[in-house]
Amino acid sequence: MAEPAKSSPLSELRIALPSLPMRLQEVGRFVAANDYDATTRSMRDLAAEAGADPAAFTRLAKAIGYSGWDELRAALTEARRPSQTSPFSGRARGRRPGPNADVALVTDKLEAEAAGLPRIPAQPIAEAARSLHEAKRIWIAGYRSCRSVAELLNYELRLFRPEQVQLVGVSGPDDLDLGAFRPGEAVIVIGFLPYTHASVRVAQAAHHSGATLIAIADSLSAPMAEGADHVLLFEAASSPGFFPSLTGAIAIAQSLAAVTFSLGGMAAKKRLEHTETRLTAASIYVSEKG
Amino acid sequence: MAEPAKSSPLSELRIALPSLPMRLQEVGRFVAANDYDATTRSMRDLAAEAGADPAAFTRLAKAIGYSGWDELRAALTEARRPSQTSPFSGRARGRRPGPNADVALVTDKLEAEAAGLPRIPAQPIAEAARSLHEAKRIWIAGYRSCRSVAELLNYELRLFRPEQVQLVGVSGPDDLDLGAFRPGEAVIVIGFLPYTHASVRVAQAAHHSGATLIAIADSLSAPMAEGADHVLLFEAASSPGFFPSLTGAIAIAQSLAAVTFSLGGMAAKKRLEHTETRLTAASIYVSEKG
DNA sequence: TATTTCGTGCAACAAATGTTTCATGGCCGA
DNA sequence: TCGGCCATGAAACATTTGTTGCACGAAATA
Repeated sequence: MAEPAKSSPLSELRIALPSLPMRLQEVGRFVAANDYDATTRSMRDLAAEAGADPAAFTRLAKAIGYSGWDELRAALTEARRPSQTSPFSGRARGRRPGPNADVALVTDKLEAEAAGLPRIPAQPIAEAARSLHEAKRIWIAGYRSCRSVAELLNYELRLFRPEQVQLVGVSGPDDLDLGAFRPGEAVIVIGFLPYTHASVRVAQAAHHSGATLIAIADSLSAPMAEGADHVLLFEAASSPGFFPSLTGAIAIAQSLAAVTFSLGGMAAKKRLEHTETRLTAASIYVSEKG
Repeated sequence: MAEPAKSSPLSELRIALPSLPMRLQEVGRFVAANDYDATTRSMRDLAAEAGADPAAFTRLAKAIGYSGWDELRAALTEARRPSQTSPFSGRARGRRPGPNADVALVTDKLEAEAAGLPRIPAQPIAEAARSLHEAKRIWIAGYRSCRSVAELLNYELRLFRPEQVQLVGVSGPDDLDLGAFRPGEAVIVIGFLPYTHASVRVAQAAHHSGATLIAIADSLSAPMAEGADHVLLFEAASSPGFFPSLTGAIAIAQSLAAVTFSLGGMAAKKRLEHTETRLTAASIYVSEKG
């Protein structure tokens, strides 16, 4: 039986806890229960809140093998670092060719993408949807691989707001549209590394025009996220494969459309029904029966 | 002009960023890109890593409306506090009013889609990829909302097999292409309920021509799955929202492209590199900068 | 061109931080 | 009961922190 994982400073703490003096136990439990505050706030601050002496924190750190509170805090900070760049299922890298290798690749990819979806922040999407709801007009821009996301978003939004949604560059060169952005309108730009010049130009034009800029990107530091009113993040690199994953971006786009639709209330619903009956009448779809 | 959502200090930062002096922009971008370190490490530490003056951080904070760096950091710290995620885990569907309803909708949707991905059968994807690998030519068809999936697949496959991949209907009416299907070629049709007549027609033409038919659909009984050599299933209706989910279809498309690429071996890799250098030379992308 | 404004780095400053020392008080063994 | 031990809190310590005043230089203004 191996040690119960020395990896985490928190587990070291829990292990050593019972053999510590009473006051140090108290402080130790406090740290374990509030490890986020432990990494961000100051020692004296914590002491005040825990009702203990500041020195107790230093002593605690030394008692479990650190040189001082600073070092313990640093360990906790590293343990909490989000950019842990998920060491996904391990395999798949140096995988030798074999009959199941392809299946394994698919499985890994799907798992990794599934894991990435819940990490997408929901709040910004809801806020962005509100902006879309209030926008007089909605522009959508995405290039190269992101074009598919842009078109999906365009398609879904047009189902219930046909006249107010438009892809950038459909009715002529992009530059024509860039000058048409107005305050009160919303511009959605989708992109991830490597970023295309075209998408950055759209974002800048949107920002300068005073329109609301919504960026769907893989990083807060993406150039099209600069000056954006809303940034919706997804993980493009999280999944194995030769190409960044667009699953997250698609999921965001669909959520955005769904919330915007829900904000539209009865009017949006009426509009959608109208569109659907029209499509049915044109017999675009195969009749459902069977 | 209305305030663009004061929700996150990071969004305030991004909004103000473009109108800031150059050095402050640098520092601001650094903070946005390393917000975790910004909350945990000291100002001087960050300054050293960013290659900037410590004072720049204080000035940045003041420039975007805070009394100083301490206050900005405190705001960032609160924004990152993990407890934000917990209150929603208990999903209450009946909660209609309130600003959190939208967030709950997004969270539910993302969770549902994440749950759907691992249920996608991997084996058929790997087999279909082998067919693609052997195909002399690859046709892709998808209409309405599925067009986005078709275009993504087309884009990714063309990265390493440019001359052999083509969207149905790009160079004239669909019917022209339907007569061009040949044995030894592969045709991918994407569709889910309600099925468009166009996609069914492509599938039938493919089947009659003797080409390999790959259907990406939501059901085995989908009309375009009839007579298909490979059927790749995904769950379109699994997630809440007014519109069926395409996340699964996108994930399948990307996996398909990834495995096909992997089967292509060195030749595909060379081809991809060649394409990439060509794109870089045309300065399509923003240079990564340092 | 002369003048002002503004952005920027440097260095000194006061406040706050983590640590250490010291005095106190309770506990157990002689 | 006495003497040593250890846990504990308070205060003093050296460092480090965030901040601010100042000087220099570039860009804008007249």
